[in-house]
Amino acid sequence: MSKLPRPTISDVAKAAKTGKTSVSRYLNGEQNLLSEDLRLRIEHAIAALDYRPSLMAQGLKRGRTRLIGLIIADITNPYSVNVLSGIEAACREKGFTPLVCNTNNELDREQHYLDLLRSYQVEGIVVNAVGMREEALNRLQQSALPMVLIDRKIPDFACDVVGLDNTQAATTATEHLIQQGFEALLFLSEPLGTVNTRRERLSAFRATLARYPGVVAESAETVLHEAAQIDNTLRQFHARHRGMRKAVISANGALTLQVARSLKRIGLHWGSDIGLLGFDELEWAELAGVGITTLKQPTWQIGYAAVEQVVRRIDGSDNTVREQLFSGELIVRGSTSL
Amino acid sequence: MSKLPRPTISDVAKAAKTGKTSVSRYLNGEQNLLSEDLRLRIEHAIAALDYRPSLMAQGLKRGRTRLIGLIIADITNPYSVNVLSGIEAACREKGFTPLVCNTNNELDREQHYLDLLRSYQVEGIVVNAVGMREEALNRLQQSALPMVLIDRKIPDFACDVVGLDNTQAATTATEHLIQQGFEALLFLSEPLGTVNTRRERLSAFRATLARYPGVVAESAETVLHEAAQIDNTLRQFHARHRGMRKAVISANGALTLQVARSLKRIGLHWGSDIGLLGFDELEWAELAGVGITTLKQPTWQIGYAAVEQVVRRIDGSDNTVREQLFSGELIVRGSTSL
DNA sequence: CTGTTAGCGCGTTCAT
DNA sequence: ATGAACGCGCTAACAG
Repeated sequence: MSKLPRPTISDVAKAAKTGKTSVSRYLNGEQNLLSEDLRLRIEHAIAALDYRPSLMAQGLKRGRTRLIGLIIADITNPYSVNVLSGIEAACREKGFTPLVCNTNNELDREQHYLDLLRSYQVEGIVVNAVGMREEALNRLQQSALPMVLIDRKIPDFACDVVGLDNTQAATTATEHLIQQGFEALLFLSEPLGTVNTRRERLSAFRATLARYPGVVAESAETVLHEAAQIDNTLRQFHARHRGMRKAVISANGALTLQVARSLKRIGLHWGSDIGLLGFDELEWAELAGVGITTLKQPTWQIGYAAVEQVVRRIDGSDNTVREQLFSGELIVRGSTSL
Repeated sequence: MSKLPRPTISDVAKAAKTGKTSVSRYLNGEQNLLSEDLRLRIEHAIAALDYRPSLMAQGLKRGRTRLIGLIIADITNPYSVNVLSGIEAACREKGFTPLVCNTNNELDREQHYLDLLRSYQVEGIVVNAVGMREEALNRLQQSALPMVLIDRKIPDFACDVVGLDNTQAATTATEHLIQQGFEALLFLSEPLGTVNTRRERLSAFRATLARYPGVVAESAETVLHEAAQIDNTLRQFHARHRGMRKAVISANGALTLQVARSLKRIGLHWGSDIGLLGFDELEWAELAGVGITTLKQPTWQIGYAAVEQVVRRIDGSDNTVREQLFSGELIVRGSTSL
């Protein structure tokens, strides 16, 4: 039960009565250059010793590792894990292996993981910025590695991005509410800062409503975990428009959860007292009261496309900065039909 | 914009006009053995070159990597990501780095990742078996690495486990329902197979009810995504006990979601028509109708304890097989108060 | 206090 | 068709 050292390529060579070169050749697909006899001996030796080449040594030798680093700010976010599926699928197809790092939105951990990934010679990184704090995202420019961002851009920094077509999505959402006959709309978001996704969604919301002068357009920012702030915002919005049909658009899934909790606290029912529409699909959307209308992102495709792009860069087959946008899909439920 | 090679320790040594040994010493905390002058030169050179030691080379040289592999069957499961937080916190404290691998419940991917982790010389692995298929779990015995299981055991294989005290939890849940005056209870689970957690929960359920002869005890197995099957099971259970107060216990969070959907489909309201209690806390539990009573697992602590245990093994400071069980906490909501 | 040297496991010339 | 020898970047003796 003592932990014996892993067998090395030399052990295999010895067991197969040959040199390491031949074993190395065997491993790298140059099997046709080997005699039938030798090949079998090697095959046998490998199986007998349960030998696996050390990726450490391999990576050290040749420069490439076929590793792609993943930086995720908040793995608790359902959006992120869904994107992850697409990422993994693509990695697999392209012959890469993803290294998942969850920074938990802490700056020092991001730095730590970034160093780690570089130390492991990852050939590129995919940054899932959903839920990521601005500062964390901004610091990312440093890494001179092939990098592609998911969801959000770094201001003033040309970099590949793949994410939602925010304008299309917000327009679709807003028009749906108008069609449903809502007369006052509140766009609720986390602090806009320089976060392009939030700003774009809000802009499209405003642009759309500019075409419908009869409808009241409001917007507000709130911190995610300030329950009281959300309560007040919603309560006041509701009070300000007594007698009108009003609805709230929540700018992302995490916020939608908080909004729903808030409405419950202050005793407002979505679908009857107030309309509710949230960005990002939620597995429980149909179960919450009369159901919550959502704008679903094609998360899997987004993840897949991100890897495709980073691989293009790694291969050097494309050097133009790309911005790849996917359309959202409105899923109508009870919360938007008064 | 050509990708220049990363600076090596030799580059640093050259820039600091010294040998690599001193640089190596500088990096490994033996700074007190260096002259003030030299130390500053090295420090300067490192900063100037933005040098990071190659973990590949380091790992190759000394046998240890301070890496812990994580195998997760289904990262989509909220339980898993919550456990992940505890794991990462513990890793950080102990000076390890977690390598997260999501197998998506596919056998070949598990094999792939297992090989990968071993190739990277991870010093131990933590297997989050929540949602893992039995076959996948069973194959895990092979790896002769320090390993600790989360949530579920491998039948007939002595291995560290950390998870829920299923007996305590199921007993608590069952007694709660009895106290609430329910007269017929259905324990609903995914196929029991040899999965100890499911069997233990069911056993405790039965054992508890054995002490209350007046209460009807039933149990059923169902496949997670067979909607029709769940519908039938619930409908028949409801029909079978007309006029009685009845409740369903769902054996895990993923199933609770399906049960709630099913009840909605067949038009039964939890809290009024039927009671509902689910293992695993859900972020949306309070929002679904009158709220769903859950049995919350201390996920963070479970993850943390798992790493503690694997580290103990790595350090060789403990060789006894441990089974560490944590108590669940009942969170009462509307679904269990008729 | 500091530098020289010998491998860690592997891929890769370069000879045979 | 096969093997010997060198070096990837680093640490750990071992000198000095």
